Amino acid sequence: MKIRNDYTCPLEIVHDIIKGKWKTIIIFQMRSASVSLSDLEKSITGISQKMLLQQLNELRQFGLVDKENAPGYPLHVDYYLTERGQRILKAIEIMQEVGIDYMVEHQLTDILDQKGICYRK
Amino acid sequence: MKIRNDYTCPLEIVHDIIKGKWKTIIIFQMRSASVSLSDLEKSITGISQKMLLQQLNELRQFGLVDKENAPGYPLHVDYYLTERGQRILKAIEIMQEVGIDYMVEHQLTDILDQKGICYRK
DNA sequence: CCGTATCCGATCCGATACTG
DNA sequence: CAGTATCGGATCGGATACGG
Repeated sequence: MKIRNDYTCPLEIVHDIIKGKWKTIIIFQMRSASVSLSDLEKSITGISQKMLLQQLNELRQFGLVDKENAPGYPLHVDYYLTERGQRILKAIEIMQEVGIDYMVEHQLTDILDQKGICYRK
Repeated sequence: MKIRNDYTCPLEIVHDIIKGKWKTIIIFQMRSASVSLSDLEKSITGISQKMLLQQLNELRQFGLVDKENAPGYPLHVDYYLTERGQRILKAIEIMQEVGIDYMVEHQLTDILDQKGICYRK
């Protein structure tokens, strides 16, 4: 992804930052600890390795995510949220609540039960 | 847009809710009052009427926005955020701060000055 | 002022195969 | 385990024209 420099408002950047099918989910999965690529791949249902890598790289370009190569073999890379990434995470957590709200309203709570996500009403 | 019912996690819904080039901006522009279509069109640089309508309708499907036809002539329709829309707005405001942060870091503050958006550092 | 329809290029993303 | 490359269908969004 080519980084632009002709943005006309801050939310235009935000769109570039979080656009794509998987970005919010990826960020959310990094909420509590740094993770390896394969950990992420396992925890996100339906994502392909290609998309995972691609979107992680875009998140890195915007400074939300960083990575660090652990020494030794087999190869191991830790991905983690930067301070900026953690700020976006706050927003994502709020939006997730709205998503849950929507699922409750539309009787889609099976998945919530299944994943052990709590909700009320 | 066809509403799905096979979501596998709340953030998948969130993605459907806010995806598209203009959704976050539209929601943000409705933050303080209900607005007419033409007001929105004027306040959002670069948007076409088609996209504005389309994305407003999607927001309505997800229950973030509602509209009300004002009586009288010429026709006038008020669009406004629902309670759910206002919750998403909270998230968008946080993300906007991150966008501003990014602009400051990349010396893109001209637009901020121009729009009278305040920032520090 | 409000809303819908069509055409068409640009972009996204899934599948798949391959390298270190 | 980590990462790159390509191909093709689906979707997105801009331009434009038209109707209530």
